[in-house]
This record gives sequence, C-alpha cells and structure tokens, in this order.
Amino acid sequence: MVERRLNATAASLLGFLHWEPMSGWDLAATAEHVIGDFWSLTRSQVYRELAWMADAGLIERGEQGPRERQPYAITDAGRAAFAEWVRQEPGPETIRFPLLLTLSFGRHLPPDLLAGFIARQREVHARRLTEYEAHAASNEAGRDVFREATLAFGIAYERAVLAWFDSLPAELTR
Amino acid sequence: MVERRLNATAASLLGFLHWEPMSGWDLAATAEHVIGDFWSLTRSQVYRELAWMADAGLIERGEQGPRERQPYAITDAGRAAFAEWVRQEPGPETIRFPLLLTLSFGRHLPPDLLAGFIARQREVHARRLTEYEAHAASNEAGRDVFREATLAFGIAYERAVLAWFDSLPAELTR
DNA sequence: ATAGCGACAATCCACAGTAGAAGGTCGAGG
DNA sequence: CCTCGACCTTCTACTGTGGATTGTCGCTAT
Repeated sequence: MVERRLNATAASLLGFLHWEPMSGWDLAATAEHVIGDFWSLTRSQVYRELAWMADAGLIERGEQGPRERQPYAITDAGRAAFAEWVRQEPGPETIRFPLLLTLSFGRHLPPDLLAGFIARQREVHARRLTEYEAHAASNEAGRDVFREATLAFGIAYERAVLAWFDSLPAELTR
Repeated sequence: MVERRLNATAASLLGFLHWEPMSGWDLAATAEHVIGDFWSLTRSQVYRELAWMADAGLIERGEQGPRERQPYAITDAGRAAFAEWVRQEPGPETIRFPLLLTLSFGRHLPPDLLAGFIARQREVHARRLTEYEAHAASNEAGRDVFREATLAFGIAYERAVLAWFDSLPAELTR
C-alpha cells in the first residue's frame, strides 16, 4: 500500500482492467492496439507497473493459467485511483523525431544520403496513413466518439507529415 | 575510452560543440532553442552525457570559468563519432500525447471536465503556432535550408493539431 | 504418435529520459 | 553593502526503451 502517485501508463492499465481481468501479455497487446499510436509502452514496463500495483492493492492476482499466465483483476482501490488519475489535467505532449534531428545537422551529411533518409521515412508515413484510413472506413459499426476522435488525430497528423514531406525543397529530396 | 554506441542526445551535443566550446548550461540552452521542438532533453541528461563523453575522450574539459562553469571542447575522436552517428538511418518518431490518453478514457469523465482539458490544450497549440509563424517571418536573413525545414514541420504540425481540435464533435467540446 | 515450430508468457538488465530538489556563486542595481 | 535573480552543477528517484533469456503450450506435418 505504498503511497506513490499513479503514472499515466499504470493508469491506462487500470483503465483496461475495468473491462475484464487480464494478464500482462494481454494488457501489453491491448495497450499497443488501443493507445499505441499516441502512447508508447513496452512489455517490460507493463510487468513492472503490474507488480507495483499488485503490491499497492490496486489490482489482485487471479489464478494462474497455462504458461505462467498470471491474470490480474482491478480492485475497488484501483478503480478509485484510476478515477482520480483520469481527472488530472493532461500535460503537454512530447515528440521525439530522429529524422528532424538528423535533418537539422544536415550540413554534416552528403545530400543524397539525407535524401534517402527522407524518402524512406516518407514511405513509412504514407503506409501508416493508409492503415488509419482503412481503419476509419471500417469503423462505422463502432460509433465510439472517443475512439473516433483519437483516430482522427492520427489521420490529421499523418496527412500533415506527408504534406510537409512534399513541401520540402528539391535540394533536400534530390 | 569505453565502447558504447553514441546516443542521439549525446550526438547532438557533439554537433553543437562543432561550433565552439560550451558548458553544460550553454549546451542545454542551445539544445532547447535549436532542437527542443522535436527533441526533448533535460539538464540532468546533458551533464550525464558530458561526463561520459569526457571519459570516453570525445570531448575535453577546458579551464573552469566563474561559478563552477566547466566548458568542454570537442576532440577529433568526438568529431569522428559524430560523423559516424549522423550517417545512421534515423528511427521512427515517438509521440506521447497525454490529452489523447485522457480522451480515449473519456467515458470515465464528466463531459465538461473533458471539454475544459480540450479547450486549454487548444490554447497552448494556438500560441505555439503563432510563435512559430513569427519566427518563420523573421527568418529571411537566415537562409538555412535545414532550419527552415524543421521549422516548417513545426508549423505544419501545429496547424494540423488546431484543425483537429476544430473538427471535434460538439459533444466533446461542450 | 511425435517432433518441431511458432505463438504465448514472464523476467531481467542496461541504458536513456524526466522531474525536481539541493547547493552554491557571481554580478548588477538599489 | 546587500540582496535578488541569473547562472551552474550535482544528485536522486522514477519512468521509459530495447533486447536477451527462459520456458511452455498447442498445432501441424510427417
């Protein structure tokens, strides 16, 4: 029952556990799928947070399944902690964009090498936009305002990035 | 002369030291100013990387100035390490956007609280866009393709975010 | 039936990144 | 001369990333 403030990643896991008891593996997969586009997390961290939350009484270990599978269920304390967390004012977003870093040191680089970096990254974003759009198209059944809003963000973001790629001066793209 | 791969943050510091010898304080300020919009770093980390790089012979301590001020100069080994780093293929960007996280758990939140979060974040982005645009306008003297490209990214990004805010359904924004 | 392969599942570790407290020094202005 | 704010580094705890390691189960092809 250690007193420490819930962090966003742990809180998200609690959010998913409102749905049903899950193992760390399931939680990592769920998180990747549901919030992965704007909130990265790793398996390592999921297990670390689960261990801490179990210790703090926010979740409870269930019966072990096959393959060391250890499901966790949220407790009332966990629900309370989540409810408190979700009412916090969200902080500013952070972006870490290696390509821009390399680009800003572009004078140290042969132009065609840089152009290659740019072209390959553009491809990644083009592909991601396609995925998002397909997802949005097949979404009609869902009708989840919140999900739609975050998806819309992804699409707006990818479109902006692509437009930016296409607006770069020819000297950067060969 | 420990063998460890140069990370992007340390490499950036080396990049700035090509310019002139600087202290950790200066480097942190420079980084914040030059790459801070797409590559976050903290003072703590700057000092940590400097200590390691000095150890590894990539930089050299100069004469101490007033107030513990400790300038560092890049060495030939440092220039070589930087040159090698900058030729690496840049990885994918990561975004961590707390607002989207909160939004995706929006069902657990009273609508007007969420609307407040959204409104305040929109303000932040509006202000940032204004700053970027002012910067871009006063930029004519510079004529630095690389700088212009990264600034253009910032502007494209902020405009897309604002457009997204404005496209949200009324039920989310009150 | 069984061998083997791929998906499942947890753990561990080293490194990178964040946040803020703490401690101290100098210099300009009242 | 004093004080306040800017300067400058160090330290610590926590959070986040990436990958290696270890092992198990279940399906499928022989």
